[in-house]
Amino acid sequence: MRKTNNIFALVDCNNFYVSCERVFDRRLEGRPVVVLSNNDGCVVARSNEVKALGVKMGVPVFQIRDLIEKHKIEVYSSNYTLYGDMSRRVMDTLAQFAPDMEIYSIDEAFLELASVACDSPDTLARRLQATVKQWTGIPVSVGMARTKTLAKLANHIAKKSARTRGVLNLTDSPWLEEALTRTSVGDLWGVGSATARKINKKGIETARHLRDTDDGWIRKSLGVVGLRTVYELRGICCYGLESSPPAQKGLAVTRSFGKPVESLPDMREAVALYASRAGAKLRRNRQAAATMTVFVMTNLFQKTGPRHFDSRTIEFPVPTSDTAEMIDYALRITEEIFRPGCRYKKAGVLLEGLVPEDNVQGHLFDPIDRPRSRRLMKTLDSINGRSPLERIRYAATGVNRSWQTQFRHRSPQYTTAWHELLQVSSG
DNA sequence: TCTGGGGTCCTAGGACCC
DNA sequence: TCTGGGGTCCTAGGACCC
Repeated sequence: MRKTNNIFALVDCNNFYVSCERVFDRRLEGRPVVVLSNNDGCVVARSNEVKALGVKMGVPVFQIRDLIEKHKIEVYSSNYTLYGDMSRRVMDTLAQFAPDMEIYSIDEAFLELASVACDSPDTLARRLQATVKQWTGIPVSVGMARTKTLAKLANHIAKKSARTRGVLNLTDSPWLEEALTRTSVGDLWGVGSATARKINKKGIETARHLRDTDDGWIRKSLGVVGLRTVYELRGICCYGLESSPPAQKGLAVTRSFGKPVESLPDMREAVALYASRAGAKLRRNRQAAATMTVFVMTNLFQKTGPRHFDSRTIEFPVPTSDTAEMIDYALRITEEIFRPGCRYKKAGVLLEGLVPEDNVQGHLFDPIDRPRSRRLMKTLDSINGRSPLERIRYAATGVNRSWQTQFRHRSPQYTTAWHELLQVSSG
């Protein structure tokens, strides 16, 4: 940990999911738009017009029904196939500007600019912003600083302050002090609501005040994580660029049901489907899992009726990525934990102890013919591709799927399905 | 009356992120 | 009536051992 000459740029897509929808429907420009979470449950993306109406991130849709009606807010279900594809296009564009890049999330990337030959980081950022807009249609903001935490902070201000036109460089900047003064601790990267409360209780409100607080109290009350954040505010780099992310450790497929599941056959279908999706993800990562957990739960918000949560974890005889084997174990667990008379709201399959696929230790009494299973899975995956529409699937995953998660306002898969391509007509 | 101490490993749960 | 999903890391505390 030391002061360095890094220049971190955080590039963040503005209201990403909303912007994706706008690219393909110009009618949405300037209008209030929200995108909902799975099952059309919560608001997960808001256009500026909606933010101005005071709609908070994560609110349940049913709480803002009146507002939607009154302001004619356009409502979209989430379309992850579309957003994932748009994300890839944005990232590909960014990669042309800086060789050292970390894709931090679906809509954010850190770039290292100190090693990039250019007139100034600011000019580069402007050019990058314009190029991404031109090539993908997505508006982005750029924050630059000596550490990732400060770059995040810069980006936050760039987004909110019209004067910046979406680019703010706080590298050795006279504005840094003011930026820190204007930022509340709760808006810092790494400071969530619990930590913010703790800090506020001590009488500290601003990022600047937090930066100037003594290490002893920080370490004792906020742990090493808090201390790192404070160092980063001082310009001491604790988080480097992770251009090649370490292998994933766990993986999950969990979903809320479109309507409550009350029968064991329905629950078996759902869990089998989640297990098969988990298997496909696992193989895409070229990994195998040592353990599997299955859980079922009723609605936690529900006051009446029986409440039930249960889960079981099993260890596979040999780490596996075989869908049939995973479904088999998943169903056994389901039989064990399912309780008749409960209205289940959600279930999930979690895989842990992930190891590289070709690194699996064999087992003398392994009941499964591994080479054969590998070939079968490979064939299955090549037929199904990455499409969420599974052409070939296990019968156990159901046909009607009456319990399936709802998406009542989904936009077309403009970029990934031939039959849903945007049509352009003249005249 | 007075009941060690310190190390390691593992796990569950909390906090955070988007 | 209606409240998402998928990750990471850290820490406290228990089990176990000598």
